[in-house]
Amino acid sequence: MSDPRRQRTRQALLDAGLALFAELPVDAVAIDEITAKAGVGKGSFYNHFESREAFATAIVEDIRRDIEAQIIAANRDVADPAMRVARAIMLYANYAMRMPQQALVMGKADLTQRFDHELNDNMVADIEQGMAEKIFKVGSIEAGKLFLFGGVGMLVLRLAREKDSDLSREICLEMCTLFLCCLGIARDAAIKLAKAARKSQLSPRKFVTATH
Amino acid sequence: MSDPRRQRTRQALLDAGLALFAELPVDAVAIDEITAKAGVGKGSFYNHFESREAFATAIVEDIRRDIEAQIIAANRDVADPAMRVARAIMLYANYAMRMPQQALVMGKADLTQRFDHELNDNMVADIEQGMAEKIFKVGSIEAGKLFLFGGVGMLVLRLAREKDSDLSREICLEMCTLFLCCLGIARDAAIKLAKAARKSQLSPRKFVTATH
DNA sequence: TGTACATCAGTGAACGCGCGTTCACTGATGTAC
DNA sequence: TGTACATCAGTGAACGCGCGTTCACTGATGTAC
Repeated sequence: MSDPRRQRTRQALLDAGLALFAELPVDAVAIDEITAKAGVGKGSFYNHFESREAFATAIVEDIRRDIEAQIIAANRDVADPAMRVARAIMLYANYAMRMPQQALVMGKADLTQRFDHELNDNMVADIEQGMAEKIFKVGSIEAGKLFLFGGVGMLVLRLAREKDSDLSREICLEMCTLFLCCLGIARDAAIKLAKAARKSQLSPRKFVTATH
Repeated sequence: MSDPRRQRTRQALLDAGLALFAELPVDAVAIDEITAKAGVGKGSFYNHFESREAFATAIVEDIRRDIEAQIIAANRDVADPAMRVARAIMLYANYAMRMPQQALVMGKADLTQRFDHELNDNMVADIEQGMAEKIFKVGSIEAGKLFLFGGVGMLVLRLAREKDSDLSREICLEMCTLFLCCLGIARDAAIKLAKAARKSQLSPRKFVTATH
């Protein structure tokens, strides 16, 4: 029942898939390549995943859930909508720096699906809350969502490829600042919020989510 | 030499490719489908295009050149960087509303290539100009580029699918406003610029670029 | 203008590769006694 | 603890479909005289 081989094989496949999907267009990755990289027989693939598509979805969903859990945990005790948004952006960006493969996979994931994630729902709720509290000043939430999801999507792709981590940190701070400016926060206040959000990332992590 | 069949066949293939690439993931479009939709024999495809890839590139490049030419023409006599940026965004958005298929193709085009287009170079130059003139206030141009290309990419995908054109116009205006706010323009001034830029789209077009 | 010829676009059958998926078999792991 | 058995993960050869690409042939178009 708890055959350890099963977990090992499954994880080897997921690891290989992550590496390949990060490097190549999703459709360009053959199952032969995945099983070869994982060091398992081709047939094993179908012991674990129903199809290529299900496999890709499993990888993306694992990552998404991981990030979502981290953001929820990080914002657990934060009430200010501006700070919540800032922390969410900085956390996602930080994750992308630490986990470039995961970031590339997320960044390449189907754009049209970006609107449907709970992760997004949380951020949208924060923005709506900020609008209700008059902290944010925007005409409608729709354009803000497009900027946020588009901009952050580009950001994680950019960070995943950037070797200069000082430059990366700089870009993250500015992205966070710009988005808060978008929402009507004054630039000085936005910079302060972004820096505070970044600082919170540096403190020891309370929650380490397991990949396996 | 000027065999009219050649042009007709080529255009039929491009039209069919556009419709299919707009509807499906690029890799999911078979050459059989393209030639069937175009109403030509399968072999004709290779009389006109070296390969599948070359075909897809030709379609994307045609669209990109079209938009680029329109933006350059629209900004020919405009000096103010903020206005140039606003007009470029509004024009692209307007194009997406009028030409949803083209917008979908552009929106889905390889994200990692978005940085390498001349189209982008022009907008980046405008932003740098605005920074030099102290009209824009941002820490660095990098984050602005990410928001711009990411946000506008999401915008055109959104517009291409939105049937309600009043809502579309609303979203465009707000996107343009938010981006100008990002760059440090006060919200009231940003709204005025965006509205002025939109108005300029409505005047009779001087340059109608041919698709064929 | 009419005719004969050259050129080249169009055609679709045929080829062959790559790859997703299946399956019969092997052997490792867990369990009952 | 030891043995016999059941279960199920692992394996890779084999299958077959889909699709990109080729090619020999047809016939339309343009041109020379």
